[in-house]
Amino acid sequence: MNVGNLAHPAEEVAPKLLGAVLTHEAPEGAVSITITETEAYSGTADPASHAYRGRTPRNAVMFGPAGRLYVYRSHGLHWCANIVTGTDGIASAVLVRAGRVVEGEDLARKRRGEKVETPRLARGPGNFCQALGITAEHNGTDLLTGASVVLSEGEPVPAELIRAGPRVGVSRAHDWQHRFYLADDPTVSAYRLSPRAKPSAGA
DNA sequence: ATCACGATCTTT
DNA sequence: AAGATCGTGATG
Repeated sequence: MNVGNLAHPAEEVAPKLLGAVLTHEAPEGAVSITITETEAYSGTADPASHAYRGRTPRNAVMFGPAGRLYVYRSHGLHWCANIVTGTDGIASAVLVRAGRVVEGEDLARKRRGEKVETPRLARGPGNFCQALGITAEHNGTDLLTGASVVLSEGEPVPAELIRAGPRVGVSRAHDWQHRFYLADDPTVSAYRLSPRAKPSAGA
């Protein structure tokens, strides 16, 4: 995976990240997860993006160069990870929503809980981070220069398997078709309309 | 007060 | 099956 592939708007990069692999080398072992579901957040033009209201300490990484990891805490208990895309100075990122564990399944299960079924180990953005062992300390990590968390190219995904749909769980601009996932894949999270979702204009 | 979540509960 | 509830804490 090179920077050139990521140096485009999030909605363009998001479908191309399906099939890519995130690997975390932790002291207790390595876990690799193939991405099966993503969501694009377009920055200041996107009402659902953390960057909509401009740069803040939390979202600063989104404004930086492509290929870094933006990690934030969600609802107090979960971590969520984004892959920053686009141009340095312009906010744009792809939320990693789900994936298939392809290495270190034992460790992933240890982190998630012994009775979790295999397809659910990294199903949902919070679960994905827990399985991979991602926390705030990884915020800002450069995924392309061999740090502890690395993004690599995986098996190519057939274009006909890629689906697009409305985003999950967001209360604003939820109907933007910015969620991308693999058809009929058990590791993809279930679609859930936010209880607070309001109709909105947009693509 | 809000929230890019997830597990669990209640109601059809 | 679908919808409501709640835990949890950073954020602005």
